[in-house]
Amino acid sequence: MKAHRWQNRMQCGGFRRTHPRELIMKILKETDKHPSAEDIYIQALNVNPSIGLTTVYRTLDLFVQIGAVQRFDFGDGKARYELTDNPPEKEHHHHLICMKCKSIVDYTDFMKEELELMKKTEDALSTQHQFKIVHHTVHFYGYCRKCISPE
Amino acid sequence: MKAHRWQNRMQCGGFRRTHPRELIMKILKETDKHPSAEDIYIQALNVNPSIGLTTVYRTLDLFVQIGAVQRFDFGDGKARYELTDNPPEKEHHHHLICMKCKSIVDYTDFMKEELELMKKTEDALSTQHQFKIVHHTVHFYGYCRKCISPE
DNA sequence: ATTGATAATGAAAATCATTTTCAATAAGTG
DNA sequence: CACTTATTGAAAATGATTTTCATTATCAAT
Ligand SMILES: [Mn+2]
Ligand SMILES: [Mn+2]
Ligand SMILES: [Zn+2]
Ligand SMILES: [Zn+2]
Repeated sequence: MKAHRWQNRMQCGGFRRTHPRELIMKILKETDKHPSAEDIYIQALNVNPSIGLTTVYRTLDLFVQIGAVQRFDFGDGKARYELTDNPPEKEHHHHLICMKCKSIVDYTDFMKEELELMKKTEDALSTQHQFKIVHHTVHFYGYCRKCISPE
Repeated sequence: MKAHRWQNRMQCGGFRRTHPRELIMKILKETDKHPSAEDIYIQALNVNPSIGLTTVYRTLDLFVQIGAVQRFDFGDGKARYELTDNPPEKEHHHHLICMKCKSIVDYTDFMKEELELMKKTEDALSTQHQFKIVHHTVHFYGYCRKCISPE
């Protein structure tokens, strides 16, 4: 997502540019993690102590709607969010999830082959199952290095 | 999962064979859907009107633990469950999720190629990222035929 | 810059799925 | 049958997310 693309989309949708929205976008831009709504809220409080958790939820919903943000369910009971294409050179990727410490790792190795197959599968599924596919997720669950050999 | 395997596993774990557990397993065996805990609870009520929703949750947790059942988060806010290998010839598979009507479709076409690549990727990730991978999920999100062309 | 229409906000209450608590019950064992 | 203890169900608690509603901020038009 280019630097200002989300602002265009906001405007096109008739949405207003507000301080909470700018702040939440900034927080998302500056992290390489997969924060929950509350994680983001806590960050935001440092800058704007009067921001509401409700606003964080609403803003994230909005960002998801306009395609600026992706929401993930990694299975720990809370939704997690990640800016689409941030930084710009980081494209679509898949995830490794540690079942013990709940850490989440992006990986981009092997993505070329994977995405090729995903694309092929999407096409095939579209015709075989009459499904119009919009996006996909691939999650590998297991144990991270720290959790395999703690010392 | 062979017809009686889960009972062995239960016994080995020192778990008791109870009416609620038998009933919930039966319900899971007889569906080809991906029911939530409450879906299962409602089914169970027809047979045993005194069963508790709490028991359904606990039993599902147990089944997940012994590997008889898989839990999925498809993004609609509630966990969904599916018996492992049911029917026996249905092996590991991936999912199509309709973003409008929330219907979930198993697909097994193309699984050979997919699983081959997944296996390869798992191996590579294990070494590159020092991750011990236990399982994976692949979800395609989109719109089903009904939701594309309603009449 | 001022105004006005209304989109957005924050606090509190509500909702929804899931978990915890605890006293009563039922399963397995001898 | 009698005993031990895992399991159950009801009610209460929890935790994430949503709804409600009165107040505030944004933006386009003056
Ligand atoms: Mn990511
Ligand atoms: Mn399935
Ligand atoms: Zn870990
Ligand atoms: Zn549909």
